[in-house]
Amino acid sequence: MLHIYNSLTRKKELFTPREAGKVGMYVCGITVYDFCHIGHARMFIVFDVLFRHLQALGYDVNYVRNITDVDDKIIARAAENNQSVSELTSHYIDAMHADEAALSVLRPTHEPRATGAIDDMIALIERLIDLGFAYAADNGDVFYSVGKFDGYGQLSGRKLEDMRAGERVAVDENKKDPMDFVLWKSVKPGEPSWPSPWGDGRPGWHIECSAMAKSHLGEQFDIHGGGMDLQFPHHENEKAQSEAAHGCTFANYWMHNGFVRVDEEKMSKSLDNFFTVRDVLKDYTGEEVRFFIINSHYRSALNYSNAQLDASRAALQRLYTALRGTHVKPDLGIEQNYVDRFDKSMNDDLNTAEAFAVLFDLASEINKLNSPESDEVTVLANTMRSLGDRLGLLQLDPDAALQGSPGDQSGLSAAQIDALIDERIAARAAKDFGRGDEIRDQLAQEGIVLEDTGGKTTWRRG
RNA sequence: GGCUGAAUGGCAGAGUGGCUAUGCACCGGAUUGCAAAUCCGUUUACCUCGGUUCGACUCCGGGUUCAGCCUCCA
Repeated sequence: MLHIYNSLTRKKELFTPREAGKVGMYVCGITVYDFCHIGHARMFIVFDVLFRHLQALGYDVNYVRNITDVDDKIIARAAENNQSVSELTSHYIDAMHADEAALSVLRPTHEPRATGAIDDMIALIERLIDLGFAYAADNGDVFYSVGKFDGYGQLSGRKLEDMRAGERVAVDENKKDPMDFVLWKSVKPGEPSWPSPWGDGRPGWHIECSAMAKSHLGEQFDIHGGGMDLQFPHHENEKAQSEAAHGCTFANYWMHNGFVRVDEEKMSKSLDNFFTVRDVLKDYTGEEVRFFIINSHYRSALNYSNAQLDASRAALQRLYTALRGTHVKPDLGIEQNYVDRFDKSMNDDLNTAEAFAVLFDLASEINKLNSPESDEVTVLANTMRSLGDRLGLLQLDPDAALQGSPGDQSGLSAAQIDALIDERIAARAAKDFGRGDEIRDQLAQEGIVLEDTGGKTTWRRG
């Protein structure tokens, strides 16, 4: 029985899909004008874990995550780079996909782009105007009348009057009410535009998601996710648009992931304190980054630091060390009581940190048995790999995982390492421990750790 | 100013009204030529002040501190 925290009610609730066995899920993706940073990675990974967990529970999941490929920042960046908007966006979409692959993020069922859904947006805006929830200004902009929608503020827990009192932004003179937000922006010179009943222009950000959600999931669906910062105004506005247009509840459950911080401050473009995924992958593997992110609860703040990534590396080393030498024989089955414990944690609002404890218990059990070849251990290893897969982890060959180095390949090759190990074995056999230790020290300088276990010497990167 | 959320051992991070989270680090032991890995054992907690209770880190209230949103933002 899956329980998830619903941002709308601010409570953990039993998850009940609209249609038995099926889940419709929409997650706000990114605006593609730059490389993804670790904050984006957290969103990808958190909802990827949810996607995997729902599938493991047997649901047929329709997971939609959009790409915003037209927006002020994109247009500005393209102009800066002296390239077209589509050149810029396709470049960063490719980069995003590469980053996701490195982090073992599964592709969503659908990944619609805003520019591919303009007609749907126009249709939705027309409907909102017909129903009296939106109006076109003289300059061709179209706005949503926030005051016309009763439930406005429900999702973000705000009252309209409080928001008006807190208004600190210069008000657009075309708006009837300062709280109104734009659905369609009239064209400006040199910007991409599409024809519409209100003249050439382009869509506002919020309407994109309402339109894409509707075309892939219908007027009503189960889960809507995104970063915490989107709760207001983006999700509040999406909800207002869709519910006004369709007269029914938009999403039943709203989920928001917490932020990645740097020095206890939000990681963001505007603070210029962000680490891109590809930069981090120069020093750490995708799996280490993924572990770091899943190691804490998805709603809590997560402070980024190298010390944290180092700790993730050490933790994964322990897990892979336990798997080393074990067979991969899925037909021998898995140990259900570990799976039950794991499910219990995951069903509690994706308590991944607690679920990890099950993996470490398995590692500990395997180590205690000290018989990697036995059927008993094989079953435990199967269980570990299977549960690891539920989190998108532990799918590598253990030796490859322990010996692989992230990013740029440099230093000694595997063949050179093996040659030195052979020499050391010979020296030790001749009781020349001085030479043996010298070789071990030499390898340690290169970050290679030797382990003489059970009469055999193995190595890993430290 | 308004609205959220958070404060746990050296670090990270779960959780619970009375019973070992887990990982890393530390200490003692086993193992090892010495290490490493592994095993066994040990140590270190619950921001503050009140209240409820036989008993609170866990529930309630006040306070303090921190973060987020209110403007583009995962």
